[in-house]
This record gives sequence, structure tokens and C-alpha cells, in this order.
Amino acid sequence: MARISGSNGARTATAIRSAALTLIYRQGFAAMNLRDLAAEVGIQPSSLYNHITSKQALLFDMMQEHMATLLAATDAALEAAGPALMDRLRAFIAHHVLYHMERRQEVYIANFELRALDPPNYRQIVEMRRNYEARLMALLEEGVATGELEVADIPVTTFAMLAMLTGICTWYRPNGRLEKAELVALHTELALNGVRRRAVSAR
Amino acid sequence: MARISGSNGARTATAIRSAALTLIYRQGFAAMNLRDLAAEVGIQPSSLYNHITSKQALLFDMMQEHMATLLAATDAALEAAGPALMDRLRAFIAHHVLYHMERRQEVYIANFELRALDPPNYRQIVEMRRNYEARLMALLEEGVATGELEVADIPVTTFAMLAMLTGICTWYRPNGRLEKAELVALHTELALNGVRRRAVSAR
Amino acid sequence: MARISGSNGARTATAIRSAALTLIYRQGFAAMNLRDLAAEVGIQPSSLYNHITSKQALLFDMMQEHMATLLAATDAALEAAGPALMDRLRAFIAHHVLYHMERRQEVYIANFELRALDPPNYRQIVEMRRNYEARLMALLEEGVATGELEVADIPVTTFAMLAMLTGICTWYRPNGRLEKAELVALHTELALNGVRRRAVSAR
Amino acid sequence: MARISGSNGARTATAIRSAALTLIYRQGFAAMNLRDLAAEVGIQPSSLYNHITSKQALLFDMMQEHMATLLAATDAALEAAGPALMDRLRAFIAHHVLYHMERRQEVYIANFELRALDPPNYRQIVEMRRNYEARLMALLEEGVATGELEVADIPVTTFAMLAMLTGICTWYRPNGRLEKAELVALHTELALNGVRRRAVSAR
DNA sequence: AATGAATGAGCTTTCATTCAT
DNA sequence: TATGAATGAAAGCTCATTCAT
Repeated sequence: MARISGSNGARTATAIRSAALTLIYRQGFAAMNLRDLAAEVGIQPSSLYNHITSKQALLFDMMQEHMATLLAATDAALEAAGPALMDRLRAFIAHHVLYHMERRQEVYIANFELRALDPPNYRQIVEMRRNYEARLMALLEEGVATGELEVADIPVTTFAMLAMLTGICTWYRPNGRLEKAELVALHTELALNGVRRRAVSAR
Repeated sequence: MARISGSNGARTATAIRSAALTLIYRQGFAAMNLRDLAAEVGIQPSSLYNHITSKQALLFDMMQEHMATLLAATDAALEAAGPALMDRLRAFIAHHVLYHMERRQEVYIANFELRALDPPNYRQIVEMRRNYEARLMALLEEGVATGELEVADIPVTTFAMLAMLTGICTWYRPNGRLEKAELVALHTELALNGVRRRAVSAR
Repeated sequence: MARISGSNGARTATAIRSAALTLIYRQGFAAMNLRDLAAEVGIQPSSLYNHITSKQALLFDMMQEHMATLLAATDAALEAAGPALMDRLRAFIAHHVLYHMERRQEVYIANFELRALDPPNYRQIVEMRRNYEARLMALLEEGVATGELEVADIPVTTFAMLAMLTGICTWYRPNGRLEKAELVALHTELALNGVRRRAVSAR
Repeated sequence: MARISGSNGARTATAIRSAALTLIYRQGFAAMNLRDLAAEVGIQPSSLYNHITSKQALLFDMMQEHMATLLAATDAALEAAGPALMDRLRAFIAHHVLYHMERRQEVYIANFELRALDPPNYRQIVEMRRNYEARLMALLEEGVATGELEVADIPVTTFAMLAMLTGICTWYRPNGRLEKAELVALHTELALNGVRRRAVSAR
């Protein structure tokens, strides 16, 4: 009977997404149940359906929104970096690391709950991921073409770099030992060292 | 559905683990159900319990076995590499990459199903993981001490390197474009480039 | 979905009854849900409650209205038939068949959704049905008394005749092979043949 | 915990069908819920699924079994009646009425829950019904051909006769005023009077 | 070692209904 | 009069697990 006074549709919808983010991140999509989600939001399970179509649709919407945001933010960062290839590569890496610290839950879910998607939803999100990876692959290709980079195998290197730079979302905690800026700098160097043209290749 | 003909006890137990490996890898532990597992093995769900204690125990046993094998195999590889630091570091990387290609399902599960473990089981597996990470961290420390390596932050670099080298288990497919040996070589160079002492550090 | 444009209150109430008629006829009362009903009317489910008290009350009102109309129309038809018993019997049959073709949805619902009524509502509708059946039973009794009819068992014959004459509402479709008048004539003969006094009873 | 001692799969399956028969007859398929069904049988709702595939499948199986039995029993009765048309027609009617008294629940469900069937199931049962109706229609056609019967419209008469003879399943109660044999005789006469060749046709 | 039948807890989702706006 | 958001009860069904055979 106790209604949330001033309860508001948009606010509830936001609260659902926010709570789902935490719960899916912590327990996984399959292990999260809608009772717990509703309890976290402070509503009854049935009330969720005023705001979502289904559990599956909730996951898909969250992923799609996240991927769209990531793509747009990445493009904005690349745009802002200016024309120089190395500047754009650094911008991509820095943006990726920062984003993966600040939105580590969304990122983690988008990476590891793909298998929970229905086939049509799966195809759509995978396509968006491919677009994102293509941004980095294009930069590496460009760098190799200009001679600024030295990359033995572009696809493998793209995946390896992304895996390294994405790994941070599995262990980063705010208020940890290092500042975000330091982590960005560290990862940028690690990544660039792997692809920068080298005068001599030491054993 | 009966996949195992003339199955006896031990063979059934093996078949269960093998089927569970695939199913958990594909769908995740929470999403896998024992009906499907039993069907894959060709027995009735209730018969599983002649071979496992519980779904949770099955996961734990598989993880523990995997981690023990990984640790032992790693130590053997380090032993075989001889005394030189760089040889041992290369041996660790090569072994890690190879192992993560050949046993990518076990590895993936051990990395991403930790949250599905009961607290006591969780603690035990996390401890084994820490031991594994410690092998690499020790090598980096030693390399920094001897001056053969140049590492800005040892823990972060350890995590980043492991993330990069582990990433292969998310996309590697047998019969892909590149041979295992090529992938090992590529990853070794990428990883070492990130930590090798550099004469001059170019922009 | 909005089927009613420029709907006002009374028109909405009518639209609800009309949509409910079709939906209950097609799916049954228990299987009909108010979401679908509202959608058919072009309003939100909650808006239904400006026009109905409850799902149960909607059913009861519809049934009661139908039974009252049927009884009144039947009495009018009997009145118009004049004093002769056979004329009145023919009038009853003809009216019944016609009514069961023209309002076959109302009739079907009144016959087969009795069990969906709450006990007090049930009693009320069953009483009206009994009154209706009593009209025919009285005619048969009268015909037997005058010797114009020959009926082995009046209650059983009443039920059997009504079942036969009502059956048409389960298969009649407008624009079918036969005209309404033909169907009325056919059924009248079939029914009368069963009760008319016979000179000799052939094997 | 209290297990039914000597519990037995086949017995439970039978009990489920038997309880479902009563519940569906009384409340309708949509209004029956599996919790009540299980309670009636004395098992837990989840245990139902050791014996049925789904609620829909339960309904379909029951209907199909019923229709198959009805068709076979009808054919046996016609066979036993000998070659004479009127004997076979009487046999059909008598068997129909008897069957509709003795299995009035199955019959009622098969007649009035068709709409609850999924489209593929619906088609299958409707086809069986059509076969049954065809038995009577063929008899009427034959009788018209031999001149023993006088039927204004064979399809309409078939439906009307079946409606009349089927109606008994809506009101018959064992231990009622009349014996089964009497009811069979009454209905036989009512039905035959409608189709028998008449020397003169009175007003 | 394997199974069929049972279980109790729990799942996502639907439902009729309420109520402040 | 209409609605969006909420509700509590209940729905059909799934799940891991048990246990007598």
C-alpha cells in the first residue's frame, strides 16, 4: 500500500536500469532474478513490466544503449584528437581505458553477457562491437601504412591490445592505489610499446 | 542423445565433465541446467548424482583441477627453461598462450565463473589464481631488479599482460588463419615489447 | 488500435460491450483478458473501469440484458401469433431459431459461460433461463392436453428440442448456403415432426 | 516428504487425466489451473510434468484419445447393426446417446474446448469431428437414396440431429428420473420422426 | 550405476484491479 | 473520462535434488 510518493515513471525506469547494471555485473544475467531486481528498486516484481518488455529486452536495451554511447564517445574523442595518426591512436587508447574504468559495469556486461542474448539481439550487438574494433584496426592499418607503426599481424594485434586495455574493467576499483590518469598513462605506454616502430629489434 | 555406448562408471564421469565444460563455456554456469547436461551425456538427470555431489561441486572440482594442472604445467615449463630470466619469462608467456589456446574452455570458465562459486570455494580458487599471477609478477620483479626489464608499475603491468595474453581464449579457434606457434610468437613479442628495457623512449 | 474515433462515454461503454461479446464468444470468458478487450476498444485497461465494475459484472450485465431481451422478444412473438396453440408453437420455434442466428454470440455466451458466473449471479441467470424453457414446456403441455401434440416425455422433449434449435448458433454463418428463412423452415419442420400427433406409428 | 507408498507412474498419469476431466468439465480449460489439478491428484504441481508435456498437450491428448475411442466405438456399433439402413441409423443414434450419457464429460470438453486448442491441435481434432459427423451424414444420404428417409436438407439436418442428441450431455445426471434405456428410446424416436418418410405431410 | 517419479523452491510473466493525476 | 504506474495474487513451468527400485 505504501506508494512511493511522487513516484515517477521515468525515474523508476532509470532506477531499474541502474539496479540491473549492478546486479548483472555482480551475479551475471542468468543468475539475476527479477524479484531481486524489483526489491532493489523498491517496487513489486510485476511493476517492472510497466517499464520493461521482458528480462531479455532489458538486457538488450542496456547493451545497445551502452554500445551506441561508446561508439559516439569514441568518435568524438577521435575527432577532437586532430589529424595526426599517433594523436588519434593515443586518444583512442586513453578514451578506451578511461571509459572502461568509469563504466566498467556496462563494459563488463557488454563483453561477457553476449551469450545471454537471443540470436537476433546477439547479431545486432555483435555488429556494433565489430564497428568499435574496426576503429582501432583502422588506426593500426593507417600507422603501418605511414610507417609510424610496426605490427606483425593487424587483426591479432587489435584483439590483443583490446584485451589488454579492456582487462582493467575486471579489477579497477575507484579509490585504488593509482589515479585514473596514471592508469591511462601506464596502459597507453604498454600498448604503444607493442606497436611502435623500433629502430632495432633486440632479442 | 545417448552419446556414450558401453559406458561404464569412470567413462560416464569423464563424459559429464567434458559435456559440462562445453555447456558452461557456451552458456555460462547459471544458464546451464542439469537436464541439458544429462541429455548431452546420454543419461537421466538423476543419474548425474552417481558422479557428482551437486552442480556447485561439479563447477568447483572442474575449476580446482584446472588450476592445479595450470600451476603444475607452468612450473614445469619454468623449470625446463633454465636459469636465465628472459628465458623463463619467454617460457611463461609461451606456455600461457599455448595453454590458453589448447584449453580455452577451462580457462574461460576459471576466469569468468568465479562469481558462481560458493564463498568457501571462491576463496580457494582465488587463492590459486593469485599464486599463478604471482609467478609472472615475480618474473617482472626479478627482471626489473636485474635491469633487463623496464616496468613502470609491476602489479598493473602484470594484470595488463595477463589480460592481453588471456584474451586469446575468447576468440581463438582451431584451424584459424594462423598456426599456434605464430600466435605464440606474436603475443610474446607484443608482451615483451611492453616491458623490455628501452635504450631511448621515443614519443 | 484505436477503433473508436471521437468516442464519448456512452459510445465507449457500447464499444466495450460489443468488443467483449466478440472476444468472449471466440475465446471464452476465462480466456479473455481485459488488456485485449481494452486494446480492441482502443483505450487503456484502467480506463475500462470507468464503464464497468469488474470483469465479472461485465459478464453478468451482458447476460442479464440478453436474457431480458430474449424473454421480452419471445413474449412479444407469442402474443403476435394469436390464440391457436400450433401457431404459438410455430412462432416460438421460428423466433428462437431466428434469434439464435441473429444474436448467436450473445446466445452462445449465455449458454456456455454460466459456469463463469459468481454464485449469486449464476442463480439469477439460471432462473431467467428456466423461465425461457418454461415457455416451451408450457406449449408442449398445452398441445398434449388438447391432443394436438404427442410427446412421450415433456421435460426431456423440451430439452432435446431446445438443444436442436439452439445448435444453430454454433455453426450458422451469415452469407451461408441457405437463407435465414429456409433455415427457420427446416428447423420448424424437424422440431414439429418430433412432437406432432401421428395417426400410426411406423417402425 | 510423505510419499505415496507404492506410487506408480501409470496410476498417477491416469489420475491426472481423470481429475483433469472433472475440473475442465466443471470450470473450463482456461479456468482450470494446474495447482488445483495437482492438489486433486494429491501431488505437487511440478510433479505433473513427469506425466504431461504442458497444459495444452494434456487437453489435446485427452481430446484425441476421446475422439479416437468415439470413432472406433461408433464403427463397431454400426458393424454390429447389420446391413439394413434403418438398423444402422438406429444403432448410430442409440450409441451416440448412450455414449453421450456415459462419457458426458469427455464429450462436453471435446465439443466446447475446441477453441482452447493451439491451431495445429485444433485442426487435428476438428478433422476427427468431421469424420464423425460424416458417419451420420452418410446414413441420411443412403436413406434418402433408398427412399426410407425424407430429408429436406442433409447437412442442416445432420447438424440439427447431432445438436439434439448431443444436448443430453449438458443436463443428464446418473440416477435421474429416467433410465438410460428410456432416454435412448425417447431420443431415437424424436430423431427418427424428423427424418422418416411420411405418407402425408400434415400442416 | 541408472532410473522414474517425486519434491519444494523458485522462475518470468500475466492478470484484474486501484488510484493519483 | 482517461491514463500511467503501481499492486498482490496467481499463473504455467523449470530447476536442482532426492530416493526407492
